[in-house]
Amino acid sequence: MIARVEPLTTTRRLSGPFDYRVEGAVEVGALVRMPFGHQKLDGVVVGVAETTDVAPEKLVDVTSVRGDSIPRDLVDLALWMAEEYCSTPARALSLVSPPPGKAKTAFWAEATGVEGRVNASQEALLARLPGPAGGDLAALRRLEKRGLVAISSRVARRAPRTNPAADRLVDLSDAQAAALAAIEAAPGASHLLHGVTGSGKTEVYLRAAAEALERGEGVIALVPEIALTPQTVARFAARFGDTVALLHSALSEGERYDEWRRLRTGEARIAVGPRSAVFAPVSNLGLIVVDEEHDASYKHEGDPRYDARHVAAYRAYQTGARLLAGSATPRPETAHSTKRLVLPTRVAGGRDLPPVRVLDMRGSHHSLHPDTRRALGASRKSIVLLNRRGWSNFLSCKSCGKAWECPNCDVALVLHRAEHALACHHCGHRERVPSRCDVCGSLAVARHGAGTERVEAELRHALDVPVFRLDADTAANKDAVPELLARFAAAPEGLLLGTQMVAKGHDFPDVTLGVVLDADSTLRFPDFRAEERTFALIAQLAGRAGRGPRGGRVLVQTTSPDAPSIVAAAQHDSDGFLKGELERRRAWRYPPFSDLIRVVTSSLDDARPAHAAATRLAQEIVATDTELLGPAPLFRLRNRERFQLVLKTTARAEAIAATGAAVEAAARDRAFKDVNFSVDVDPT
DNA sequence: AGCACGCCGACT
DNA sequence: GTCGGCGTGCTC
Repeated sequence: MIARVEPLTTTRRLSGPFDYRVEGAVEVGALVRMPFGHQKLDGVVVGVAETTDVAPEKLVDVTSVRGDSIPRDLVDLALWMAEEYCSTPARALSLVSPPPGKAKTAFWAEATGVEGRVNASQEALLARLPGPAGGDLAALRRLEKRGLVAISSRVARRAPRTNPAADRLVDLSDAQAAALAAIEAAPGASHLLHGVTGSGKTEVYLRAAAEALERGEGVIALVPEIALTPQTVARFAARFGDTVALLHSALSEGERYDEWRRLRTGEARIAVGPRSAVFAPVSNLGLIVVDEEHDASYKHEGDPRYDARHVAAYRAYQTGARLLAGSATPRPETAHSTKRLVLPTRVAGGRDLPPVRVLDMRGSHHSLHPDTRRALGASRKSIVLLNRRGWSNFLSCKSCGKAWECPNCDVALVLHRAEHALACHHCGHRERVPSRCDVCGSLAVARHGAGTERVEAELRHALDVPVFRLDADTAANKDAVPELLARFAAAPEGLLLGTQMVAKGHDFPDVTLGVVLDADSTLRFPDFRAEERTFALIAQLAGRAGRGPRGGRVLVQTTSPDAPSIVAAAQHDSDGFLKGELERRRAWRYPPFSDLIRVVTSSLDDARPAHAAATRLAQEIVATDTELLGPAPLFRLRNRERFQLVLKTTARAEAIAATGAAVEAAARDRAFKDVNFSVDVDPT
């Protein structure tokens, strides 16, 4: 038998699949090890055949076939992804491959039923069987010798510990019931569940999942980073118990493998996890849930640069599963393309959304508006959002004007005062804080801008409440995040200050004030999603404040009080914002009224190879109804000079194919051997 | 990607 | 004379 095998390497310069002989039968999805040139590689069988065009003297046997295999629909999904994201089959296949861990075996003991004289401790031991031998192995071995016990080796599960939450099966509101009915009535359809924080989206997910299980179908539930959204995960675990496999980054290799295996065998039927869980080996898939569908973490930044929401939609289409996305602030493209189910109000016991006040910061030189300061002083518990880490985001010499920049990237270094360091937020470069200017020798260094570290110090000075800071610096240790959040939750009064992490799914009922400092930080990005991101950030924070009986309010500091996103967010006008944003997108022919493809070339130190490659691509990529912009230089990053091409197209498939072919040809060309290529379809 | 083959300079 | 630089080509 001939197996068509895709070798798992990362190079773009190799075009498979390659044919191998196999003893016996294999199926698509089998994982093999085989000789490849002068090395041995792992590979995935992507096709089987009786015959081959390969010359008999070149044809060799695979070395071995692994016990685990990839389900066929996931092989098809990977091959589709390789094309859709202008990547390679091997890179896409490694995403759907089982994790690298191995099964663990442990001794398992069972009573044989043979009677015999036993002492009290032996009797207690027999009473707990069947079960794992554990520390009693020696004692059990003695009983085994006498034929009272049988000991065998079996696969043991390394169970990831979860926080057991009390499950509360609540009655559905009319809107929830209507949403569930619409989902149930339409197999294979996609729906967008649009409802504010606290409107009961999770209960609808859980009911839809329960219905799928009833039909014998499997479920995938995608959530943003689990460390930041423990509540949704806990509710799935509480309602469905061991049927749930949790796939998150804190799992050990062994745990990850065991959870994959439980799904593969059908022992677990629900996969809950972040974007990579879209590749969970769930058979007979009936439902894919995408919680917080606006969340940026669904976009993968490695190669292939897949979008888990887009992959989920394809997987649902491929398997006939229902797709259910949910958000308080859905993306305009989702609202445009997907049937919307609205959950209008917070469910019983919840409060109306808190009032939002916009504070005009034009002409102000302080990080806090006087009203903000007053409100923080009066509030027992508050959340303050500032999307900028560090103390000052830019240092310059007061005498000659020299600015401190990263030696590897064309960006300003950020002052981190506690560590006495200047840090680059792009490459991780660090250096000591300068005491004098190295150009003119001046001792006067100006610090511009305020980040979370500096505002923390200001708030500690101005207010008499404990300040809890949550940003990438204080969250460097993953375990620190839940601990810090728990301390804030338990504190009778306090202030949670941080980057956008603080606006994610935590539920603090006693928070009565939310503040956004510098709401335009997201608006200043030269990006067509700037408005959407700003709206989402304010709305998410509003959802966090005033969830308890005392209500709450939100203050938004900005120098752009008239920006549509800020005006709409202040009025909780999600529909109005979506309508206006879609009109703007239509006028500018941005998604969903076109598709974008971004190609970046880069080369180490010398810009010429990257520029030459980008120029070649610009000439070679030709597609109908496609506008090509660039090559445009990007700022230097990690010592790499970069150039960018952007395609704006209404002929998506053709443009993707043309880009893929041009990039593949250029990557194979020896003239561009020092150039890295990166293609981003649907960049965010 | 790896890895070998092959053709040129500088060292025991 | 040989050791080793990396340019070039191949992998079923």
